[in-house]
Parts: sequence; C-alpha cells; structure tokens
Amino acid sequence: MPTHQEQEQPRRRQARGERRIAQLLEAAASVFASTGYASASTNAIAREAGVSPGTLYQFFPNKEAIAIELGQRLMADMRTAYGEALAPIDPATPLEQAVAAAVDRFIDFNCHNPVFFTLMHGPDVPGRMAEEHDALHNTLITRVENLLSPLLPDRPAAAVTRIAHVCMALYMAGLELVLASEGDDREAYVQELKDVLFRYLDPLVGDRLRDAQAVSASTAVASNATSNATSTATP
Amino acid sequence: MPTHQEQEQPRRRQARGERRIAQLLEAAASVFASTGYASASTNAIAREAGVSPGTLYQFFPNKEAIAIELGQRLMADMRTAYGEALAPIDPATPLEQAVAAAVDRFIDFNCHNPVFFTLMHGPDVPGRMAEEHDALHNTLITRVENLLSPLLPDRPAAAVTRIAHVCMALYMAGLELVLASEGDDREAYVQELKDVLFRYLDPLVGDRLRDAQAVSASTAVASNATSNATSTATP
DNA sequence: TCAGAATGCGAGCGACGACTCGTGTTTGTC
DNA sequence: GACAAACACGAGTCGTCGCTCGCATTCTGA
Repeated sequence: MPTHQEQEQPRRRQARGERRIAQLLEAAASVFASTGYASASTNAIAREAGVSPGTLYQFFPNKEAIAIELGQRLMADMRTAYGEALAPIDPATPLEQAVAAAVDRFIDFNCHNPVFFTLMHGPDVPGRMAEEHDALHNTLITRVENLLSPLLPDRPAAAVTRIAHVCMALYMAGLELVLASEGDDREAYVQELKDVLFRYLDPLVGDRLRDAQAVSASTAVASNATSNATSTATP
Repeated sequence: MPTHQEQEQPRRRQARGERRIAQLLEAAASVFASTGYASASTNAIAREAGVSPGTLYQFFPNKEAIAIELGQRLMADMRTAYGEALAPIDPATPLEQAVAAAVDRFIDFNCHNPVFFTLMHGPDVPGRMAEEHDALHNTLITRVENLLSPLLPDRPAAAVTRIAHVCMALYMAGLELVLASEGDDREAYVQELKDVLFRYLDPLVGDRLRDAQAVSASTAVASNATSNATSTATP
C-alpha cells in the first residue's frame, strides 16, 4: 500500500513549464498592475502571455494562486534587493540620511515592480489573498518597529507600533504620488516624502541624535531642491 | 412637429418615490462602504433597502448612477457641514491650531460618512465614475491650494500644487488609519495625523508667519475671499 | 523506439451579476 | 368613480468570467 498523499504531489516540471510559469507571472503582473486584481481576468492574463486559458490552469489551480505566487516572488525579490537596508540601524548616521536611504531603496523597488503596490494597496483581495496581504504588511511593520525601537527607547511598545503604522501609511501615500508622476515631478515627490518622514520622526527621536545632525540642520529649511537632479547611486 | 426631446425628461416624482430614492441611497452607502463599489451588487443594494431589483431601476438607470448621485449628495453635505472650514485663512491663528481644526472637521465628517472614503479611495471606479472622482479630488486640491498660497507667497505655483497634493495624500493615509481603528487608538491616530501635517508644513511656512504672529497681523487680508495670490506680496 | 508524463489548446459549462419586461398596485387629478 | 401616471414586483435575459474537459502535441527516460 503506497503512502496515500491527499495533498497534491509536486508534479515534475519541465524546463518549458518553468518558462511558461515565469511568462504567465510576468503577464499577470502586467495585467494586475494596469487593471487591479479583481478586474483582471484569467483569460486576459493568458492572452497577454500568449497562451490559452487551459494552459494557464495547467500551472495554477486558480486565479488567487497566481497572485499568491506573484506576491511571494516579489517578497523574495525585495528581500534580496534590499533586505539588509532596514535591518541595520546605525545610530551614527543622522536620521535624515537614514530616512532618505530607506525611501530611495523602497521607491526604487516599487518603481521597477509596480505590481507590488497594487497587490499591497488594492482593497479587492478576496479570501486567502487577504492573509498574504496582511502577513506582508505585518512583516514590514515589524521591520519598521525594529528600526525605530532603538531610536525611541522611552516610548511604550504600543506607541512604537503606532508610529510604525503611521510611517508605513505615510510611505504608501507618498509612493502613490510618486508612481502617479514622472520625471522631475517624481523626484520632487520623492523629496517631499523624505521631508515628511524626517520631520515627523525628528521630534520623536528627540535630543538623542541631535549632535549628529548638527551638520546639516541649517540647510533643511531654506533649501530649494528643484535644480540638482542627478541622483546617482550613493556608495 | 413636437419638440423631439431625445434626453429623458425628468419624470414627476411622488413623495413615495423621493422616499425610496433616499432609502436606496442609504442602502447603497452601507453596501458600498462594507464591500467596495465594484463588489457591491445592485441586488444586494435593493435587498438592503427592502425593495425588488426592478424597483431600484425605476429610479436609477444603472449602478454607476447610484454612486454618482451618492457622491454628489455627499459633496453637498460636506459643503454645508464644513464648507467654510477651509475657506477663511485666518493668518492670526497659529498653524498648529488651523491644521488641527481642519483635520478634526474632516475626520468627523468621514467618520459619520464612511462611504465617502470608499468612493474617494477605491481604485475600482469604472467609466464616468472616475471623472466624478477626479473632479471631487481636484476640488479639494484647489481648496487646499487656496488655503496654502497665502502662507507660501514665495513658492512657484507648481510647488504649491505639489504641497497641496502631498497634504491631501497625507490626510487620506491618516484617515485610513483612523477609520481602521477605534476608541483611544483612533484618537491617538488623529493626533499623529495632526502632528504629521503640522511638522510637514511648519518649516515650509517658515519665518514668515512667525513674524506676522508676533506683530499680531493686520486683519486686512481676512476680508478678501478668492484673491488669486499676486505673487508680489509686499511684506 | 516507445510508453507515459508533461504541455498545450479552445469550446463550453456553471455561476453570478447588471439589467429588462410584463403585470399588478397605489396615488394624484378630473 | 375613472383614468393615467408613478410605483412595485420578481422571474427571466444576456453577457462575463472563473474554470473544466477531451483531445492533440511535445518531451523524458529507459
């Protein structure tokens, strides 16, 4: 009597199949990003990928599984892309630079993967998709908490959590503006987002890091940042 | 030859009909708020209102028209509720209080009309609904611009517009957090939102208002209603 | 070489939702 | 009371969408 495995055994995929899966996920990313999850039809995804509806269901049991798999791959990409960006909290670097660096990385990732924002922000996520959504959100919240807690040693945990939620919400709001604009406007919005986060957090951090920030404190108010646009990669 | 009116003439409504319309709009508000616009079915709205699907279509040509009418009534409500809250920019009151008052009013309205946020924020708005959506958004943006422009006389118009967009985005983000929480948490988030907006705007307003407040600014500005800020404001 | 698995197709099924239509009831007006 | 218009009903139509099924084609391993 063989082992009766009720779960689906992972059917052996050929190289062709893996290619199709990548193709389908890319198509799904495109369709999701342009029309949202709920409005995206599986037929449209299959058409975008250049295959038949039946072929799509050879690799995914249902529409939700496509979004789940896509979300997981995006999370993996994000971890490898800048997983270490949030982890180390260097108390030596001034807050303004830390915020700017974090924002730059996040924005960069989301500009290259616009689906991510759609899946994170879309309210039209049924069933198990919502769990994935929440899990992802909570992961990010926890990260921000870990980043903030050394800077806010005096606050109760609930306050730190709340501040983390506010930071996430502010970031998502700014990201929406950034993704909706282009060119110089986009860079300007990025700068505004940095300003918002920095000015929000700076008074909370208090006098702890005040001395380290003394270098660039005076330039914060009067700077007009519309001219220099060469945002080269900072080493 | 009689006047061939291709457009639908407004059929004479009885009192019963007006009551039904209000009933249906209330039901639609409930269903939209709980499930979103796209996921809401007209049958569910009719059921919520306690009427048949056919009755619903006696008063609205289609699903979109329900949302349109609902949005227009909400806008009217908002205008009467605190239409004057944004209009007068009293330069004597400190920025912090002005921001707090505006936030309190907006939050209050949205807590009593949760549909408003759904219709404003939902990405699932097809066809003509999007126009209405944009129109409403632009109206609010313009209001914020008019509020800000006297405070930012030195900035170019594009910068003021951008700042207004940022303020709106920040407000919407904060509102989402507020609506998702309850009790003390909700009040705490309201306070955070006020802090965010104030800290963002305060450095922008800069030393201009600081002087004006010390001098107890001349009330000459308060009388003009829609003066399109002639950028050469003589200090 | 060849059995069997993986891949691919696309017409079609079942469910659901926006909307209609024929019919009956209530209301305003003469 | 009579007539028309407004109101109300709910079973039914039509289109869409997620998903299936039978069958053809390609690949793998022995």
